[in-house]
Amino acid sequence: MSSSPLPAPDAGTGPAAAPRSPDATRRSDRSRRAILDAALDLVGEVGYNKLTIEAIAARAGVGKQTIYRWWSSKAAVLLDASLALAGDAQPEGVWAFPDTGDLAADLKSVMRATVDEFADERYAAPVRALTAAGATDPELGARFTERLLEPQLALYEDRLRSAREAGQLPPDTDLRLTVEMLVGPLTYRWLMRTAPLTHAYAEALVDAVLGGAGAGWDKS
Amino acid sequence: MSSSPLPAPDAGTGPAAAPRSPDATRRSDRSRRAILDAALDLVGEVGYNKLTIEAIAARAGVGKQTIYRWWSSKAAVLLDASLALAGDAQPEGVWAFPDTGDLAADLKSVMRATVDEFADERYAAPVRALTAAGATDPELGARFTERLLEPQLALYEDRLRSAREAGQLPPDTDLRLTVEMLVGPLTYRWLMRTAPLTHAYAEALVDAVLGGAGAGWDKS
Amino acid sequence: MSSSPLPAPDAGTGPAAAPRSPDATRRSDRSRRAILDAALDLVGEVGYNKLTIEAIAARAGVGKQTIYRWWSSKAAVLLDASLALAGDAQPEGVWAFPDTGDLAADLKSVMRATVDEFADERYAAPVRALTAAGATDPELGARFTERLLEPQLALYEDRLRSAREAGQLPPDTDLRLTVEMLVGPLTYRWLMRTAPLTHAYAEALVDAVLGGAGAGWDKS
Amino acid sequence: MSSSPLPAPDAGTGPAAAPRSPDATRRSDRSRRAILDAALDLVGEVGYNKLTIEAIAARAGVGKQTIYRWWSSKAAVLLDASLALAGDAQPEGVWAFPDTGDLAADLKSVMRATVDEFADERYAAPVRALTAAGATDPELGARFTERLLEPQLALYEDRLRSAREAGQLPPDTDLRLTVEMLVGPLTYRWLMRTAPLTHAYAEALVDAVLGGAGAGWDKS
DNA sequence: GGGTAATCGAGACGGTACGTCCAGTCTTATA
DNA sequence: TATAAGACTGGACGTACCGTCTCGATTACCC
Repeated sequence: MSSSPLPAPDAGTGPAAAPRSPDATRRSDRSRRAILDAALDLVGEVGYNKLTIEAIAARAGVGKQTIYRWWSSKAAVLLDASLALAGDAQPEGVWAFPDTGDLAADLKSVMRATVDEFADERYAAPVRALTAAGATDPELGARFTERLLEPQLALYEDRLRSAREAGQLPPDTDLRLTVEMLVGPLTYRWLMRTAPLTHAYAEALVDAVLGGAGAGWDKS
Repeated sequence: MSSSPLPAPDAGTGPAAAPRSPDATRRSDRSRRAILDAALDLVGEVGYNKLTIEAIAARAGVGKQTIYRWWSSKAAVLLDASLALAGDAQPEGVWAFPDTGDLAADLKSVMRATVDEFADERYAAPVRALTAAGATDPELGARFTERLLEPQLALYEDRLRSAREAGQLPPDTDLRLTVEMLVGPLTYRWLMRTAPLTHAYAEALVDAVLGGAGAGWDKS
Repeated sequence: MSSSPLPAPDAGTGPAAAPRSPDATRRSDRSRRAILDAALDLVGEVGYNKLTIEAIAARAGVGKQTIYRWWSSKAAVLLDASLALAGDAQPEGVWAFPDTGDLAADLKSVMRATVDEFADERYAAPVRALTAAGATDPELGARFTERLLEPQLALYEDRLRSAREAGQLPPDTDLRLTVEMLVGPLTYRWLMRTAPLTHAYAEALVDAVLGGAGAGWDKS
Repeated sequence: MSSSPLPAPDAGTGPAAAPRSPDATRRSDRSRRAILDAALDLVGEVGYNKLTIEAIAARAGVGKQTIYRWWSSKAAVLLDASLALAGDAQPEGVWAFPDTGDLAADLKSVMRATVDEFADERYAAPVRALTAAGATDPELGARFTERLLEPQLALYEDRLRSAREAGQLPPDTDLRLTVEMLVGPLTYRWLMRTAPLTHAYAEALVDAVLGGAGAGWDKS
């Protein structure tokens, strides 16, 4: 866990505007990883609301200052931890969206995987926490969106674009809108817990988006 | 503001399972309203994260215990405050979904109004806060969903059902799925702030859902 | 326990100067006794510092207001409770100091009894508490001294006066001073716990005081 | 004020048996002195009963936790404050009891000074408060007795011993008893306020005690 | 014997302080 | 100079009681 060595320290999430930014070259990678791991463990154990910087420091065997030096809030720590987690899962950089030529199948495959991820609290807890925190804290939200969300949306968009170019979608298709029609309802159910999140749901959603709710009905 | 007199006290949000529940018949309506109003004011002024029970009590001119007696957390207060706010806006019970016979127009009208509500921070701040808090606290989330969200979704569903019965939608249309395809992307943009939330977006979304992204395209 | 029926309500201890004094003739003797008993029980169980009006009310099965109506503080309640306790022990009014003609023997007898009382926490706890509270609260202290202490000192003084008149003490003996030389050291040990309080100590004290007081007399 | 640098932290007064004791070597002497001074000032201003930890912290410009870290109660703070006060008055260690050869004169001189101290509320208020608190809280009482009271009693005892060795007191004189006959009545009047505390009273008391104790001796 | 005025049990109320937890800053000593 | 450790100021937490204030339900006196 906790992969790519020593990214730039927390650039922008915090309001702090550090009085004098620390020297990143002397940063202890050992501590950094320990902090990230501790944060992930703890958010799973006690939940985001009861997650404290002190507990992270204690669990990581690290001074509090070492956390404050490099991150501006527990949310920022958790964001980096989630990025590290995602990075570990896909070490060769960015994740590859399948492209078998069958758009519906590819989307279903990816969305089924997403459903599974959401069901795994180990992965879902920090993301849910970040989503919630980001909703309330615009600064964090922007960073979360930019670093975690957008890269994934872009993959969807790329796949849809390739489908549009292949003539599998109308040329005037609003790609962004379509992505959100896929991702929005899924995320909605996950966050709001209005109903269980299943593979069947994901597949029905893909079918509905690609087919259209009233598609061809009015026409006839 | 703060309408319907003395609903049952916080039934279920709190984990406390009160040692000895207070006597609701002797509850001070004056204090209850003051607390709800103060909570709404403050969440608008300082945001949810910096909202404190102490500040609410001070602003309302109330002892802290009077808040803890009737609510289990600041989130629970805010939920009741939002319900009161919604109740005041629509005193004659539940809001009426327009039904002009033109489904697309009706949906667009409602969703444009929703976009406007989301843009009004006075209304949006507490809802955003509750959504976030509910994502992290399942108990609160359930209550939030049940009391605020579901009633609204039901209205959408009713309207779609009436459309389906009128033959404007295919008879096998999954109403729930369709509702989520409308509400999900809108909520997603609002929460994640991935892109600005406009009337045009709402209308495009309605068209896409009713028409289908690739509707008729593949077919031909 | 809790004897003489319905004495005047708290005359003087409190700063309250009641807005409108209650009608003592309608006072519930049942409640009064229950309160006094509860206070004594509780002070024995939890100590004076953790004794609360609410606990007394709950234990006595009485509304808080019923206590506040008749007493001005927990100390005032405890003072009445102690008076009732003392009154019960000596129902026929004031206690009789022995007068066998042998001053030393009489004093030793009384002081041995006092040592025993001090050793009985049932009796000692409230008195110790009142002594302590009175030291800090002059108003209460005055009342405590006047109602509990002085009557006892007067008995000592009377006995010494009778001895002086019988020629067993020098005619210029300062009675008050002598009383305090007897009672002071005993109380000192009891309060300060500098050393154990024994019968032997009490007797040695009497001998030392009388040896001093009669010294010049014997000589001539 | 607030002299000797960094004595051991509150060893024994509290029931807490600290979960993990703080590192006394890193203690802030600045804060410690500020707390002690604030406590003394406040006890003089509002009295012991209305003295609060919060007020001490506020007056001292200190976090509450800093008080709770080093003391177990307001009484413990006040005890240290009194010790510091006493230590400041007599920096060269322990106070010297006069020994002019004239025992009665020496005792009178000291007891007159004690009467004056008791009359000075600046000094008397905390001592009175501690005496009262100690009467109710045995643990505190023991500490109070050991640290403040006994050292003074020992001085009396030493002076009396020297007098006994000089043949000014009978060789079988009970020194401890004699000390208590001097100190007990004085303290009794001071605590109980049964009568005014004057120089004349102190002198009469010394005469009475010495007249008694030395009576049979002088004769021969 | 019904009217009425007070006390009574109960407990909600506006407050104050409690003792605890953590945030974020600062200091000290290692390495 | 970055670190582990942890004391510091400060602020909010949730709880316990304070003393006051309604509420019916007795209860005792007066008409």
